[in-house]
Amino acid sequence: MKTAKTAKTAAAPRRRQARGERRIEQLLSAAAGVFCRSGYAASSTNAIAREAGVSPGTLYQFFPNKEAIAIELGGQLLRRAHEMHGQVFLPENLDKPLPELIDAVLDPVIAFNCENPAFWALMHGSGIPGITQEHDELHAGLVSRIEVILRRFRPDAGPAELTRVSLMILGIFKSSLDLILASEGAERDAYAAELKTVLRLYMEPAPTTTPLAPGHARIHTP
Amino acid sequence: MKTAKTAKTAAAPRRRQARGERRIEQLLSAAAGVFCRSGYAASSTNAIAREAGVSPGTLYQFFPNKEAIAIELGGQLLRRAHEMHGQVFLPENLDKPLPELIDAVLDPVIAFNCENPAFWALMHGSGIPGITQEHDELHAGLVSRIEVILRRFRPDAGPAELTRVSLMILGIFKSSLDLILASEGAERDAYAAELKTVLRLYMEPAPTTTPLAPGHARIHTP
Amino acid sequence: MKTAKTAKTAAAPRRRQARGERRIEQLLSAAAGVFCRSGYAASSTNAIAREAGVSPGTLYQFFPNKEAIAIELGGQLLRRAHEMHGQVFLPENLDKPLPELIDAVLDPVIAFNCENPAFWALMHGSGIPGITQEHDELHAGLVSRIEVILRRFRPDAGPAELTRVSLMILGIFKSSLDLILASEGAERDAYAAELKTVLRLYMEPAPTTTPLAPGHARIHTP
Amino acid sequence: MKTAKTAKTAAAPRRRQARGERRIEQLLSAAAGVFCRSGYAASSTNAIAREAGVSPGTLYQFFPNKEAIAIELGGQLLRRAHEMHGQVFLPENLDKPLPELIDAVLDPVIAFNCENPAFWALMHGSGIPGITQEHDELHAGLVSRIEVILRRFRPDAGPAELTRVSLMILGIFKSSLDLILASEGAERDAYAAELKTVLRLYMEPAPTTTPLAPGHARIHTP
DNA sequence: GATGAATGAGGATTCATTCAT
DNA sequence: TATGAATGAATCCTCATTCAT
Repeated sequence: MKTAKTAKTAAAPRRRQARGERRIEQLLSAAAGVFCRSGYAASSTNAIAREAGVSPGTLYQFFPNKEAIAIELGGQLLRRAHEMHGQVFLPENLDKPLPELIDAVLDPVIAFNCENPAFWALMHGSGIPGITQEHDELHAGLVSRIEVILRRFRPDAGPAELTRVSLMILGIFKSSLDLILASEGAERDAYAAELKTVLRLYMEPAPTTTPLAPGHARIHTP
Repeated sequence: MKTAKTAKTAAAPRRRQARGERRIEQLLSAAAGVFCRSGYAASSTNAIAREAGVSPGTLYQFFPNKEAIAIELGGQLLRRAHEMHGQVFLPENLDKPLPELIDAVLDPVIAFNCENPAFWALMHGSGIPGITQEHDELHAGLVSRIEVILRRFRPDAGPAELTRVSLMILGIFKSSLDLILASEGAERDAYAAELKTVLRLYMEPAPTTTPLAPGHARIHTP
Repeated sequence: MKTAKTAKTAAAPRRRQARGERRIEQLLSAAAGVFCRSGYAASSTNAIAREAGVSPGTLYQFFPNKEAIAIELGGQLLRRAHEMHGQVFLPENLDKPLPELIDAVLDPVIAFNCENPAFWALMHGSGIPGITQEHDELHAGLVSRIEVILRRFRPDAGPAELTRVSLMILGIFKSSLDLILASEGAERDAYAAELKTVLRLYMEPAPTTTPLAPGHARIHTP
Repeated sequence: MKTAKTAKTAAAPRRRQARGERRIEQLLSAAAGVFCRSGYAASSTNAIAREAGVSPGTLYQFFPNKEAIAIELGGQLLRRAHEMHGQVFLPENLDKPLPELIDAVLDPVIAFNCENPAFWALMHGSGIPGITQEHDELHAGLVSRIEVILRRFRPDAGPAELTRVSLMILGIFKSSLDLILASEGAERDAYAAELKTVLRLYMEPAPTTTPLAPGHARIHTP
């Protein structure tokens, strides 16, 4: 993938590669902005080049085609996402009680998405096989991680149900993310809190439902 | 739009327009399919015409441009949606206990969306001012209806919180809808049941949470 | 030309033909209006049909194509023009003194063009070989008629000069016609009078040009 | 329009834009030819590109649409025309006796139009608001300049008559221009001479009508 | 490496013309 | 015969991509 010039000489071209790397970052960052604003399909390479402040020719010096930009950008975001997931889905986190678990997982994930708003936008709408596949892998990975967590709270659930609930959780997360990304400051925090509430309620072992159980102080806000 | 001879005699111009009306439905249905698959922007009029089994010229006999197709389709769906909402958000429904209320509201709404899978796809991605505006109005209408319902279960919530929670509910609904639409048969029903569970848990008055309720037999309904 | 059903039966289809003739006139009149407003090339057959209050199919029942409409209309106007010219360029008119001659010729010609404003519009801009040819023939005919008149006032002019001056006269006539058609009432008459003045001055035998006639040595160069 | 980096350094961006500038001239020149031959409306951008020897895309690199080509071309011609008029309608010219005045004004104007045969073709038939407006302004300017000249020769004429005669003169000029442009060499000169003769006769103060000249009482009617 | 120009296939739209009813 | 629908080639224009400098 990339530009095929990965395995070249090492020492001399350093400076050149440095400039190139900068260009690539520049272009990817511009692409992220444009994709985010208009979606992948409606984003023209010329618009990306313009946003990056270079000529279209220059863009094609680093990427063979539009798809490659999305793939590289997607890959990069995906790598960071995986990395972040690796730091988040740790046994020490997953063993915590639910509220803390949720905080431990969601806070970094939300932060990541606020810093990389192009992530899901790109993952979703590209229609590029490569990306779609990687997205699906990421998705599957997330689902299975959620399943793992979930198993603790739903010991009797069958695998199908676990998957189903995990997909629901992921969906709830994504739709809440839209609201989070669309707001800022305290509002944003409030949405994050709502999301956590929903997930807590959804995941948490159902109260014994003792018909008259004399009271259940649900702490409603975080 | 059409032929301006709407208020004429009934019989004579009918036969002529019969074919046309059929074509229009055919085209709108084709457009719904194509929009649904590729999104509005990436859908070509030629593709729509092909899907409808007619030549591009025929399409333009009935619609002045691509936008008009989306507007007509959107308007039609919107009208049906409003109508459906009118029949669903009735006092007699809204006064029921939460589980029945959710059933009464969600079942028709889910059914509608299963029958018109293009609805949200179009509402979202068109970028057409007219549609976007109507979508926003619909959205606002739904939010305020949800707020009304919600007020019953959260008597102490301020207006900002009511709106926030309503938006969350709507988001949860939409993301679940994706899962519902992507599955079928029993699976589909299972997702619908999950959605109802989530909403019930989220909306229901917080149980007093006796810290000691030792067991958690949550009847995992569906 | 026409519709090829000229030599059909005579008695029975009379009524039918009558309706047909009416339709044809209706269409030609509509075409004249549309051509006049937008020029031949920019006029769509659909627009002509609409202006005539019929469907496009009906138009094609009487004319095989757009060109044929222009040809028929042009031919009709041309026929009337020729007829009018025949009544105007009579020896008894041409022998009059210049001012009366000009009146006798121009008045009907101007009147004709005011009644048929599509005439030159069509003649000019069609780009249709058939019409262009007929137009050229008409034009040539007019030129030679003007030459005939002119010879009386310019006995010494060679044939090339006669043709040249005749073309000038025709050009002056046409450009004045634009002004005449663009105005109405007294204004229109005033323009007609100006035109006559110009032509009189241009055609009339050069005043004896007494070389010293206090001031106006007109050298009729070329 | 172009690259917005007009005020940059001189050398570097020059070489790049040199080719572009040439292309633009090439395209405008091709457009002039095509417009001239077929009129604005009937000229296809593909035809212009073909005439310029480039692909349609190249045309659109420099002009956003067909109209812009006409506007740019029209503006360029208009600017040159205005410039030329400024050098022609000078007091020192306008005070000359009529024959010299006519020479001084017409010769450059005719020369300009021979070199820019697209001028009136474009001014007339574009239907583009911008151009039409500029054309009308040019037209009005010419008319008022002619009025100024005319006043000297028709001291008693009222303003309406002055305008009317000026419009006639402009019309005569334009129609003669067609003949001039359609011919070449000596023929062309001969037409120019005819035009001058007509205008001289039309503008020149009516000969004192010395009853002597046995016959040419010019009644300046209107 | 960078630039701006060049390319051409593809998409929206129009319109002369034909066809089924 | 009249109608309105159907057709498809031709237009304008865009954009991913390539090329010369």
